[in-house]
Amino acid sequence: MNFSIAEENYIKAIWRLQQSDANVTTNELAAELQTKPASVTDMLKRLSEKKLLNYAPYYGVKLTADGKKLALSIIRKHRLWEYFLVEKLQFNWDAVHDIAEELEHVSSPELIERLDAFLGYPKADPHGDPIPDSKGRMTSISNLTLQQLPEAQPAIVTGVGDQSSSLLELLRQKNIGIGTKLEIKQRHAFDGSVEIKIRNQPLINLSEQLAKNILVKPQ
Amino acid sequence: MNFSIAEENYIKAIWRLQQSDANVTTNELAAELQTKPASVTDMLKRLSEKKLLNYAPYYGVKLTADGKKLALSIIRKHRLWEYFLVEKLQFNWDAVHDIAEELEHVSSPELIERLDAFLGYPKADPHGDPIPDSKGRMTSISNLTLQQLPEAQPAIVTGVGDQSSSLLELLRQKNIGIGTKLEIKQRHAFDGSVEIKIRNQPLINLSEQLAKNILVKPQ
DNA sequence: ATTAAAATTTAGACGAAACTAAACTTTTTT
DNA sequence: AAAAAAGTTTAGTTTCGTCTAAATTTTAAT
Repeated sequence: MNFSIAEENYIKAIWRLQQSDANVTTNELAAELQTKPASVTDMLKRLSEKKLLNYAPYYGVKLTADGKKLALSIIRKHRLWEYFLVEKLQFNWDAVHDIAEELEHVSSPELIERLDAFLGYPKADPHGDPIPDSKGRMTSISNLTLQQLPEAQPAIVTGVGDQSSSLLELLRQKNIGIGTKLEIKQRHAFDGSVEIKIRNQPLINLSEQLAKNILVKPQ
Repeated sequence: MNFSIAEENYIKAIWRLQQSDANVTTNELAAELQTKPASVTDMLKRLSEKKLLNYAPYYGVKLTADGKKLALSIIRKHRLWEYFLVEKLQFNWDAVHDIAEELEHVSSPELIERLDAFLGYPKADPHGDPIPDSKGRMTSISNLTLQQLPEAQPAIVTGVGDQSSSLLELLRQKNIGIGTKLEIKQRHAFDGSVEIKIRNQPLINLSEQLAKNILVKPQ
């Protein structure tokens, strides 16, 4: 079975929303895909015909096993291409998302298997998100945020909360990336901001909003 | 200006046909693109609106300067991706055309510049076709075929007549590729076939049809 | 338990890119 | 130069993915 770019984008968006929200609604999807609710309804009917999801009018939508499989194969392609763009073509991590959005729709399965081998079977993309294997299996990712980390507990950055370029650019400027070791020196009750220490660097202050969007693994 | 995949494919096909045929006709295009003449007429009107070509009803079509520029940028992308697929991902040269057909429509100009640098600014794709530079400049390729090569004149293979997988597979099987050194030992008047010698290998016979589709440069 | 508000779907339309069948031009043949 | 053949365009549909406006259903509020 072969799917259009629009169809693949819907499946991917539904998968993403399904992670936090068991039942995905028409309006959520319209917002996520920058389109109108009426368009979403149309497409949901088509995808339901194709057995990629179960659609209950007025009550939202859920991916079938086939739908999940497709979603994971697209996510695999997206994240492998992101890894390629950063590791081989030297792109900054905040510049690769849009390009990978296009590359992920190239359909050859052999291309992806060879790309995976060429890259050395990476486990995670440049933002720390895990890369599903060819069977769709994926190791789940740390869900402790920097904000939740206890004071004086050394930790390593494993991911980010979202892929917005405003967030990624800010982190790059502050010299924080995947693998950065840090610890919280002080927490300010007033605004929830934290003072963190990175090896060899002066203390820096991160807002609560930012700390919530940095995923860490205690060491 | 941004163009659809269908539009880009038309421009590319017109460019290709324009190489041999000054004026490209509706029927030729329909055959090349595996579509119907009526569909071609529709698209030619649209592309003419967009100033990519000059369209004279009933008399055929010619690319404008803008159209040529676009064609060369697509060809550049196609050939760089083919080079990547063969050199980095170890694909056989007869397996890369279809994948590159998809990759060539990914739009980021920065991606292509970085890919070019990553690959070491290659001059030709795996079939020996020259890769246009970012300005659209392209060194023209040898147009002497093996069939035209004098007997006992050593030469090096620089390209192939077309990209059909039947041709490429045959050449691969006979151990002939870009860069192969060979010379003609004997020419058979009866069927136009030639006996060629490749270093350290026994004589092999190539049909006239095949010899016409191998491009060579005398040494 | 009505009513008001929010969310969702239906109906009807549109542009892109394709198609078939019919009409029209150009070219070739006689 | 007229007729036949070949090539091309026009007219009218189709499918995909989108839209707006109107109708409907669900949820929240009084």
